[in-house]
Amino acid sequence: MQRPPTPTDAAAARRRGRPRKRLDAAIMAGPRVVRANLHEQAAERLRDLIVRGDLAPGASLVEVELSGMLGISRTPIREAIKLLAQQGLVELRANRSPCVRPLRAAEIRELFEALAGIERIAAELAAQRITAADLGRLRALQAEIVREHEAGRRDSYAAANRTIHRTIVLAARNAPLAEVHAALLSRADQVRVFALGLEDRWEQSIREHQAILDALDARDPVQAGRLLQEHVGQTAAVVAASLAGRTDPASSAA
Amino acid sequence: MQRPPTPTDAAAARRRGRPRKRLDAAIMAGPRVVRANLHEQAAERLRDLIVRGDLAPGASLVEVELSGMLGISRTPIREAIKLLAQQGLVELRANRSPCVRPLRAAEIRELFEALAGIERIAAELAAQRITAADLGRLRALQAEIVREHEAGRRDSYAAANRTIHRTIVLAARNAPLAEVHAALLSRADQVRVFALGLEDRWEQSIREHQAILDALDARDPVQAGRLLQEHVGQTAAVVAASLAGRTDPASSAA
DNA sequence: TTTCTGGCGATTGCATGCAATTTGCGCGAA
DNA sequence: TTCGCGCAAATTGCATGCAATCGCCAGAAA
Repeated sequence: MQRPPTPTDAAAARRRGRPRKRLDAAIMAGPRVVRANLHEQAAERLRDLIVRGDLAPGASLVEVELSGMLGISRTPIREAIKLLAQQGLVELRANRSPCVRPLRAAEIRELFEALAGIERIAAELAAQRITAADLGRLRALQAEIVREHEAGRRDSYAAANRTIHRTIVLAARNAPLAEVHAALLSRADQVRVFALGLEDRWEQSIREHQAILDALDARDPVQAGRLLQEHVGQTAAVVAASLAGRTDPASSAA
Repeated sequence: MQRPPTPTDAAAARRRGRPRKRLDAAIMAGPRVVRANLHEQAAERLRDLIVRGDLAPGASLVEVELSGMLGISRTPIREAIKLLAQQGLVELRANRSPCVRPLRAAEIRELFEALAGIERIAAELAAQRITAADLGRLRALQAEIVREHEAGRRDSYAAANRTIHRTIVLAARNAPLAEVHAALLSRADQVRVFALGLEDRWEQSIREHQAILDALDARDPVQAGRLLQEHVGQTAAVVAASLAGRTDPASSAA
């Protein structure tokens, strides 16, 4: 009888499966993320499901369902949902199931406007602080994005694109700015999944990236900031146009 | 026998104390926040304690202690702490008590830098969208801040100052920007409590506010943005100078 | 036919129990 | 005296039980 793992099963498995008394060198050398708590793992998994569109905007998030789906109890699920709500991916409704934040036209406009502004600030700071290593990474990413564009690989293109923007923001060497950027970016990624016709802009987008890289290379804060803000603004315009075709402001999966 | 309320007492009281079946016009007209859940109330209360410095930076937040202090159980406390951690007011430590985020010099610099950048963006947008009502509110607040300065009332001055900044950001009519601003601002407020000598800058600060208001009134985005960013930068410099005198990067209450 | 009302099922919100992990401290050995 | 080891108390993290609340639907009244 195939049945989904219950929280109790999972708890027992977790307890049995961790005889780790001695943590030897091999474990120490491993990724440090394995120690992540259940609620963090749950948040990551849910964020992924939402951003990838597997959980459609407006879908209600029932605690016991997710609890069964992830094989953990309701408590860490609740904590994860609160986290995602704070990041704007989930909408809390008093005494009702929370839901994946619907895509409302006005909110999307504001979201990209805020993102563009924050990336401008980041670019201005990055232009002053960017290292040779950062620039090297950015050039490699730009080459990668060109390859993925030519191969027409939508997902890989999107991933590289995302990494370029993140790298620029991280080059600003400002942790609070990077955090707020990450929150807004995940929402923007969610929106992008439902936008069509973004591929039409790839070539133009690649040219804009190149100009931004040049400005960073030239250590020109004003130019880098201005170009990046306009670049995000262009993306926003295309996304908005794509989503404007929807009749329902809070629509479901494509 | 005086004893602190236990979660059970509080729960019983809450259940007994809500016979509200009919909600008449008077109740409907009241503040809608009374329906806030326990974890939200707890978060608000804790935020207040932290921002006001009653919970000193570095102080460890033990769940049962707070649970007893607020008269609720550990669950909503945990959720509130996760919320504040997301906002940067609390630092989570794996398998240890979370603590009030310590004040580290580098982080404070980054915090104000990010705040200045975000307020610049907000001011630029606000200059394009500000209404006559907004401007009226800002002028009233500016008058109030002058009064509080002349009276030497530190807390009232700080409150009015905070409201001015919030009003400008809200005038940008951008919800995501306002949210990230609120999170950074509460941390900045926490820092300010531990900074001395801010009063020396009051007169200069008032002049800067006036110039910013004039730029907003003139609907000049660039000027408003530039002035506000510089204004926050000045505040940051004073705060940093004040805190630089500390020997310990994570110090306790003044 | 439409609208209001009362009860029911579904679901959240909170409290609490239990196990694992960590830390602090005491004790013994060098 | 100091260092290391191990034990015990403290504390978190997760699971789960229970009650309150909400939305829905059936049924009655208009």
